Amino acid sequence: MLDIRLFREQPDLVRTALANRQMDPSVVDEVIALDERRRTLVRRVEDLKAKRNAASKEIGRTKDAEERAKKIAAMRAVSDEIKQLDAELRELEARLRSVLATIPNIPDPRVPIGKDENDNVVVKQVGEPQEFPFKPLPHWEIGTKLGIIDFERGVKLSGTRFYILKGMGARLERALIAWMLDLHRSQGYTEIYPPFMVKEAAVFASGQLPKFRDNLYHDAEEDFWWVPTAEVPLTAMHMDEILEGETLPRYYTAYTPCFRREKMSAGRDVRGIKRGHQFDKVEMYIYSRPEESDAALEKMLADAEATLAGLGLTYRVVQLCTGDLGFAARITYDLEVWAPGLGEWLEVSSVSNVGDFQARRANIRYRPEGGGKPRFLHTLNGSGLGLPRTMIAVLENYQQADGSVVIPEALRPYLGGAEVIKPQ
RNA sequence: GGAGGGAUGGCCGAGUGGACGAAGGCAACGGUCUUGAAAACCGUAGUGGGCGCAAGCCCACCGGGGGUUCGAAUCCCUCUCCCUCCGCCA
Repeated sequence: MLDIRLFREQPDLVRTALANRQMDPSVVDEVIALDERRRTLVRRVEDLKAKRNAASKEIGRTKDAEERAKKIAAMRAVSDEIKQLDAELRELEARLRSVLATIPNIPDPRVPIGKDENDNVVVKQVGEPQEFPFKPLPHWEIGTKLGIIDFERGVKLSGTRFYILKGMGARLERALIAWMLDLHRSQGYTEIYPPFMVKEAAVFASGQLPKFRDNLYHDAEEDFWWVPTAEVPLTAMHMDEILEGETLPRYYTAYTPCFRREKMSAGRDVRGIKRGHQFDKVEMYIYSRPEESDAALEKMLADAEATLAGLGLTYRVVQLCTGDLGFAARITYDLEVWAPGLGEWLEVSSVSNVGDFQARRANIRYRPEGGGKPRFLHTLNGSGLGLPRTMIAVLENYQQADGSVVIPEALRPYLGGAEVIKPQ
């Protein structure tokens, strides 16, 4: 949610931001008009209320019955008008809120301007795509041959985009999760185990609603929404709170499954485990003072990179351009890992500073050290990492000519010391 | 799922239609006293919004939303959450 004052004081800033995001800037005028009408109404209704409050106090003091009746009669009309204006105001504010809720964050000035993902900028690359003495297989072939991924039974259970991990496949998934959580813990993050279903207000707070309603699963009878990312509970857990300044920055990490309908990607990436309706992810999240959020972004990016480096994988850092930036983000770096079997770079992490955008929606503030007015804080989120694509990278990069897969050293302690996955 | 009881400021807690933004206590902050501290005493204190250069004035907020009334913390409806008992259950 953007500060309404931006629309009053710097409307062109918002218009430019929307244009850079390839969106129609005309909503800005709608917001300004609604805001002006709102303020006019507020003034009128508050004047009337002040009048009514004064008169009511007087009525309370008036002893004479006839005098009293007269005053009450006079106030009845005022009260009716207030009622009517209040209703009008309520409706107006609801409309203003709902329009505001659909407007994305303003990109950081450092974000390159561009149309779509083709204009993203590769910031750096670590490692080189590995040369194989044989033709590297895609992970679905490796996984099926090893007997650790069972697509047919996943589909039998739940339909397309589902699969079963079995034996060393399931254990590898669990090892990756545990290793990542331990890594982030050592980087200073506090581990959180949140609910996987949350209220609508929680999904709104992080900005997934109302815009991405079609991509979310929710219970038909009750107010339960399946989390599409741990970012949702990690944002909403501090909803409506004022945090003490000295407790910032706060670093959190959480593992959750993520549930997405993928309506917008219908027909894309249906092969393998690249894009499922349910996938695991380990997330990092930071609550920071505004002046420290730039530094927090650097730290989070480095922490995410450490996972890929720790697994010995080749990756690159890509800065998203304005046209490809997520709804809530101000600035985002994607981490892409090389998958030799697929022959492509896979997005495994997205690290963003959203500024005070989510904090405004979720009403999360902090009280500066030494007192003073509560201020909105900044939040940052980053995957560290998405599990299926990390799994793809591990399987495809560590595959051997004989069909086995060598287990990255970092994960071996989590797998009883096993060094290689052989057909089972 | 059934029956009952609750939700008031940072915390505890009073308040069942009229000077209540809310008694009292604790905690906090400032001050007086003191060599210093404690105690005691005095004082200040919430959030959001509107108007204003500002001082300040006004409006709203007693779990959320709606209603009754000239006037609601107080009455009515509704939702959420918490507690107790019963039932069911991994």
